[in-house]
Amino acid sequence: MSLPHAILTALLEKPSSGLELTRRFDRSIGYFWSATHQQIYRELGRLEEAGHIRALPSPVPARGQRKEYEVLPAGRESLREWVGAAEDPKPLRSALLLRMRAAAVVGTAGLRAELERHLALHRAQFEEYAAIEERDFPAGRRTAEPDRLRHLVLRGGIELERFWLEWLGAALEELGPGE
Amino acid sequence: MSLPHAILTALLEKPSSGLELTRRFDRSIGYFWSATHQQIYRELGRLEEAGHIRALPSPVPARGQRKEYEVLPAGRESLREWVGAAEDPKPLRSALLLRMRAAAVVGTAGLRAELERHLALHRAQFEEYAAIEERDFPAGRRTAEPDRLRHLVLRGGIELERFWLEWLGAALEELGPGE
DNA sequence: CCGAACATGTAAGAAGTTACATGATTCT
DNA sequence: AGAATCATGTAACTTCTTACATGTTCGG
Repeated sequence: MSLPHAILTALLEKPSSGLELTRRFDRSIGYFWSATHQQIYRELGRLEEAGHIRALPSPVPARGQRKEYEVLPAGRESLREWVGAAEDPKPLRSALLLRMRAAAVVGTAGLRAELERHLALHRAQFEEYAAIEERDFPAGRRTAEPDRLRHLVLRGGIELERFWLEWLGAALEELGPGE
Repeated sequence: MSLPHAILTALLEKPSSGLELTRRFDRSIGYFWSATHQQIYRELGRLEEAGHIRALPSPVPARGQRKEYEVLPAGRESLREWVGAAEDPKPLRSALLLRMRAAAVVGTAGLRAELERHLALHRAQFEEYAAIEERDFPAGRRTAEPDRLRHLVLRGGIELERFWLEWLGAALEELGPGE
């Protein structure tokens, strides 16, 4: 039940059309809750139906016509409740850890290259985050609470990538010099 | 496409019935790929259909009757291919990070208690992992490759929990002494 | 023989993914 | 007018979740 709240958050940060939301889910919000445009349009329909958002009045509400949405009070309230609600963390699901365990049983053929590929992907993501941090949260500047919270979220992303870099490094070392 | 491979791995480690698998997915394998008994029975059916596993001959193959499965060569081969296949990491999805970002917009009411609850859950998981490590991989003992790989997987789980403990600690500090 | 635990399943629906369809606008 | 891009949507399918259904075995 996170997607509607992700959309509400994005729309509160800035009213947008479905396509704009899709683009923002390819960066920013999408860094910790991804969604495709199909999911987003479907969910926009549901949120409007539920009275949590509304389409801004537009001259021609037709297909192919841009439709911009804004959050209604009921939507903001729903989001506020969700922030403090009790919701257990989902159990971890990592295909890579699983594959490592499978490798313990059927052998490590091909695994080394795959780990190196993942290492490169995580390195790129890490650097992207680091660049955002440098741009938006430069060291030594005092920031207001909303910004401090957003920085905290970004730090989470950064440290998770650091975790993967370290784990992949250890795994490659464990596998030895290779094929 | 990870669940069938998770099941193949578990069955190679030890042939089991559906219920036994379910129990093992509540610990062990389930620490990084969770599944319910409904998913497991359905997938066992598909794997059998595909000729990747087979039910051990039993006198009475009826409903309510225990059915034990073992992996066939085709299943082992499929697992071996998967270990080295190219499969991108799934983008991160964390409802907690998302909620933190929502809190930056609608306020942090109730968030502190929720973060403390998560902290306790992650602390418990961390300690469970640490106990397993101490039991199965005591320091200073030389182990064979399969065990070293399994240890690597466990280290991944441990370090991920450590990440959450640290991030939650930082978040609570950021939120200040409370409500 | 009754209840608890064991064991395997069915059904319905929500969430997520992939492929495709359609209309509007803008640039050449 | 045609092509590219913007923009919204449908359809079909897979996966995951939640609730329920049914039969077996074993201890008291």
